[in-house]
Amino acid sequence: MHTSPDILFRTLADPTRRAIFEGLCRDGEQTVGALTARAGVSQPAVSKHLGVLKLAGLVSDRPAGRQTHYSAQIGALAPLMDWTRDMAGFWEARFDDLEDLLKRMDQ
Amino acid sequence: MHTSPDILFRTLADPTRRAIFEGLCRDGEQTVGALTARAGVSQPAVSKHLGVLKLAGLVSDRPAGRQTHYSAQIGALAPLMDWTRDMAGFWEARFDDLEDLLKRMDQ
DNA sequence: CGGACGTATAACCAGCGAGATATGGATGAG
DNA sequence: CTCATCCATATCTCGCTGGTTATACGTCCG
Repeated sequence: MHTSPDILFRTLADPTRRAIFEGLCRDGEQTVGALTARAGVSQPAVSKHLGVLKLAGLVSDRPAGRQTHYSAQIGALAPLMDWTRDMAGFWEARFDDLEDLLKRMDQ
Repeated sequence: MHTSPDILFRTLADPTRRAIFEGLCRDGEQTVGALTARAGVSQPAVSKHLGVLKLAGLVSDRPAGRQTHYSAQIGALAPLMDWTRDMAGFWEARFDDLEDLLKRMDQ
């Protein structure tokens, strides 16, 4: 289930939220409390960010008793990579066209 | 001159602005007027978006008489690709650590 | 059972940013 | 020279969102 690049860009645009995601990528599964300790914002703010990340498919939660463990879903970044590759692809395609044109003009 | 991922994410988070950038990637250099015709917003809005894109290093302008031609700077996307690769890299590193641990436990 | 702990939700507020309109400034056409 | 055209800037408004505090809900412990 791939999220649109639009949602991904919007979700990752906020520095606090992206830092939370980066933390989960670097250090793996963490509880809300652990994430809050490093986030520099209040616990409700962290919970809200995690909610947004979850909606974007970038994290998944694992409730365990009274704490919730979150972990990154690295696959969710695929549309981002695709988009970037597409942009570079368009670029090169036009470059190739230019090369062809120059080649034809050369004859 | 590489722009920080932060600026890139924030710049590309807006759909209108990203659409303008995509148009420049797909179809190459275009004037403000041509971009405005497709953007669905007013000309000043397009000019402002182009200003933001330029600040992020994603586009360059080429003034020619009374019209300005803009074109995409595809290289500016490099930090984005790097960031994505890093995230996937952390993911795999932790995966490898887990494999090592399991291997050692197996002995 | 009661109280402490961990997390989520509610309600509210402030700032930012994307949009519009109006205008200025430069250039090309007639 | 005059006027139309193209773009950029100024100014304002309004909606969204990220932050806070307060509170509710569920869970572990004594």
